[in-house]
Amino acid sequence: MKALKSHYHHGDLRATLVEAAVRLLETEGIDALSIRRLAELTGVSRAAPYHHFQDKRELLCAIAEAGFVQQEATLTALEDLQGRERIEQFVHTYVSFATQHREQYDLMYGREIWKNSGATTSLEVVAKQCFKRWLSEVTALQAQSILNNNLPAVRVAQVSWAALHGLCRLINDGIYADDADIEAMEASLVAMLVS
Amino acid sequence: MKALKSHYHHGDLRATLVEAAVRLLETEGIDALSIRRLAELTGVSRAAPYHHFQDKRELLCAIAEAGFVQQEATLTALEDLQGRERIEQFVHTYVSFATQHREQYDLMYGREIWKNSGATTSLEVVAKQCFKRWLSEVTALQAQSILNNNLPAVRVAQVSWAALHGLCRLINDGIYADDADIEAMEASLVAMLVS
DNA sequence: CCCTAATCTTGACAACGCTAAGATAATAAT
DNA sequence: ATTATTATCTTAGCGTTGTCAAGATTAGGG
Repeated sequence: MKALKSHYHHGDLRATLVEAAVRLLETEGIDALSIRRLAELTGVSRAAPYHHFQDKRELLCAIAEAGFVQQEATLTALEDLQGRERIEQFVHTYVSFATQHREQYDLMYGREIWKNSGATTSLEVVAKQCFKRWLSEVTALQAQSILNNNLPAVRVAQVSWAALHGLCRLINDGIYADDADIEAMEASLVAMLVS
Repeated sequence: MKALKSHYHHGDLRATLVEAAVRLLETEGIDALSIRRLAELTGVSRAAPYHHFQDKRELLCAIAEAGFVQQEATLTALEDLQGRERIEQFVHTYVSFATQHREQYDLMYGREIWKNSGATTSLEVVAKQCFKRWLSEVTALQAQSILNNNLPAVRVAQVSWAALHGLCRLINDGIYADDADIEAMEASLVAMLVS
C-alpha cells in the first residue's frame, strides 16, 4: 500500500525537474532559478536533484538541450520552402524563437554553459548537429546563388549565424530595445546577407 | 598624526575598487568577482563598497563603463584610415578588444547589466554614444559605396554591429572555439558586409 | 524473504548580497 | 580652538544560495 505523502521515488524526477525548470526560467528569469526553489516546486528535498544532476550546470545543460530540440523542431517545419523565401522564414523563425524563449535562448548559447568546456557531452552533440544543419542550409543557398559563393561554406555559415545570433542577443539583452524594429531588422539582415 | 593601519577614509576607494574589479574580472572571471573578495583585496571591510555603489550591479556598470571608454580609445586610433582598410581594421580592432577583455566585454554588452533597464544612466550615455559613433562610421562608408546604401543607415548599422557582436560572443563563449579561425572569420565578415 | 542499488531526507558548511547601528575621521561653522 | 556636520568605514547579522555527508526509505532481482 502506497503512502500518500511519501516523497521517495518520485517517478521520473529528472524529467519533472527539467520541465519545472523551463517553466520557472521563462516566467521568472534565470535569477529565480535555484535548485532549492526547484526542489520546493516539485515537492522534494533540497538535495534530491543532486541525485539526477551532478551540478547546477548539468541541470542548465539539460534545459539548454531541451531548447535545442524545440528550436530544431520549429526550423524543420520550413522544409518545403525554397530560395529567398526560405531564408526569410528561417531568419524570422529563428528570431521569434529567441525572443519568445529569451531566457532559454540565452542559456543555450550563453557563457554559463559553454565556458571552461563545461557543456555536457550530450548537449555538445545536439548543438554541433544544430550548426551542421545550418551549414547544409548555407551550402544549398550558395548553390542557388542566394548567398555569397565566393567564400567557403563554413565561413559563410559562421558569419551569417553570427549575424543572426548577434541580432537576437542585442534584442534579448534590451540593447535594441524597440520591438517595432525587429521586423525591419530581420528584413535588413536578409537583404545584407543575400546582396 | 596619522595612524598607519587606519582603514578609514581610504583615499579614493571607488576608483580603487573599480580597478581591482577589472583586474580580478580578467584574471579569475566573473564568478570570482564578489563584493566581499573585492573588499578583502583592497583591504577594507565587506560593507565599505556599499557606500560607493548602491548595488553590485552599479559596480558592474562602472566596470562596463570603464570598458567602453577603453574600447572607444582603441577605435579612435583608426581615424586616419579610409575606405576598405578602415572597415577591416575596425573589425579587427573590435574583435581583438573583445577577445583580449573577454569578461569585461561580456559585461559591457551582457544581460547582467541591461536587463530590467538596470544600467546606470551614466553607462547608458556612454553606450549610446558608442552606437552613435558606429552609425556615423556606417554613413561615411555608405557614402563611399563600401557598405550597402540601399538601406537606411540605421538598419545597416544595427545589422552590421549585430554581426560583429555576434561573432565576438560566439568566440568568447567558446562556441567558435578554434582561435586560428578568427582571422578568417574577420575577413569573411568584412567580405560579406561590403559585397 | 532478503539483499543490493537506487532514491530521497535531514543537517550542515561556506560563500554570497545586502542592511542596520554604531565608530571614526575630515571638513566646515562658530 | 572647539563644535557640529557630513562622509566614510566597521562590526554583526539576516536570508539565500550551491553543495556535501550520513542516514532513512523503497524498488526490484536473487
